[in-house]
Amino acid sequence: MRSSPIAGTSPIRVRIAPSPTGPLHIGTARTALFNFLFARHHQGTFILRLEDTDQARGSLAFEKDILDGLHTLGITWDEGPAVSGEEARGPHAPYRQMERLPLYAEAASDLLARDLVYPCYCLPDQLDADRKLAEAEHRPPRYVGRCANFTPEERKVREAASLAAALRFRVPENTLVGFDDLIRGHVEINTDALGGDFVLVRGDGSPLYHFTVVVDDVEMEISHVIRGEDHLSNTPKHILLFRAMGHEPPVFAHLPLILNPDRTKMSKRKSQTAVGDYLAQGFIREALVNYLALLGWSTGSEDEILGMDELIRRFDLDHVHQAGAVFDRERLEWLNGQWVRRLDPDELVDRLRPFLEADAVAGRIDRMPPDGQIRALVPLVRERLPTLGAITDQVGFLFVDHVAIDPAMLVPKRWDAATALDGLAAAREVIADVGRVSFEADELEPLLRSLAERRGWKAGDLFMAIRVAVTGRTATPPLFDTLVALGYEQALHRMDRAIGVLRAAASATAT
RNA sequence: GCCCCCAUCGUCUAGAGGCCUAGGACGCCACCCUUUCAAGGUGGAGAUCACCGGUUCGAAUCCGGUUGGGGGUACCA
Repeated sequence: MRSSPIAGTSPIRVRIAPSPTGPLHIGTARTALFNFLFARHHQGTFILRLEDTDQARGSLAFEKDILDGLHTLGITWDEGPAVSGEEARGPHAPYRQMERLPLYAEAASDLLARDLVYPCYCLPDQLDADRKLAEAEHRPPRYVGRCANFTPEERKVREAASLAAALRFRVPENTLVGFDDLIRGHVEINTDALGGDFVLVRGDGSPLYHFTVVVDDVEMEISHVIRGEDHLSNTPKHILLFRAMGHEPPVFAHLPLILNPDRTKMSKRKSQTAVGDYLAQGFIREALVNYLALLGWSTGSEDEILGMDELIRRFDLDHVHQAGAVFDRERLEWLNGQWVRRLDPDELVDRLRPFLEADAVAGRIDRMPPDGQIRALVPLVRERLPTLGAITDQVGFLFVDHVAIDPAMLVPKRWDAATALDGLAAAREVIADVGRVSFEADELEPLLRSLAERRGWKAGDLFMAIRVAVTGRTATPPLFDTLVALGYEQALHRMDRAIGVLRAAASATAT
């Protein structure tokens, strides 16, 4: 039973609230995308809030990775934190939780004044012992409430002993908390399953996730919380807090999880999870966005190549799935190829350049081709790039000073070494002749074909020998275009070298 | 353990009681195209709709149970 996608009449405000404890995760990107699409589709507001209260694990480098990654994917926010000189955007600034501490302190003292929350002096060791005991007795772990009913005097004694007090929220007993999830339908959880009174503020005064998320969602007037299903069981805690603070909870929508191949929650251990890594390998943003949108959502039709505008136009929450989806890299690669082929040629040059530059720096190629040369290669490579990073794999041989040639590969299956030598020498002369006038694919092909015909060779065999001679490989873009891309001088030079290699190998076997 | 969620080809999915002899896509296999590799085209294999029971003239679709899987259960987010 699903409620209408948009409950109430208040303006739509959604958020992505990443925690900078790691690089931008595929799952975070997908959640961000769904929130973004939902906001854009309904002319709502999309907010980025940094949940950086875990100072031990968080870092600025991760924060930058997350922001940059979202930006690269085209997931832009209407309200968000100050970044690198730029001021925070939006009426609810700041958007970084560590800069919002006074808000949490204020909310906490209010709850404390109303006795909805109480100081807890339990030590971590005690809590651990409680948990272990519960486990041994096969009881669900739950806070025993040791500090729940101290008198003011009892508290004073502990404070005098300068015991650090965490703040715990009083969870009502045996109460059903229900909500209508836009994706799951009606969900009901008994408060007894919540593990007892939970901590809102650490002993050192720093606020915890369950607390900050609610304070901020209230203050930022979030209308819809669209997040991963891993938060479903936590939702009653949040609802209790919303009510304690005198607010109706927002509408919830819990997305299915993205899964490892073994169907567990996608994790770094078992999958590549960093968006940056996919980008670095040459998956392009259009493909990533298209793929992520289709993980757990569908148009309801059979269309699947969808750009951002199209996604915004068609996105809705009621076509979101309930079951988790395995991340399938092969399908991503296919989609990436689809989008690479759709790129404007000049745009493709721009996107290819950084990959070639990186490979030049890494020494995988000896020189960086000028833009004109990359542009000329576009028709040859665009159908052969599952990722942009594959460019050097495809045509790197054009930009190296020496290609390593395996003499065995120079001899096609139907040929022997002598034929190969003969064929390469004859082809060398044909190529040399053509080049004296002009060096065009259209001219090379018929002449080399007729050479093969005259000598009774299969054209494919001759072409393969030449291919290996000039590229060192058996799989390349079309041969004649490749020869032209190589240039007359270089093509002849490589033919001569290959002939030399073959001769040397032949005499070595002879002796 | 307890609580919650989920369940259609290997994978992503279409499917809102008769349109389903369960459709599409990725991957796989063949063939066509072809100088190799791709791309493209055509075709194929691949799902007793997890299982059992019910409701109904009729169920992949509704209900109940079972099984299986996942998530949550922190002074992490």
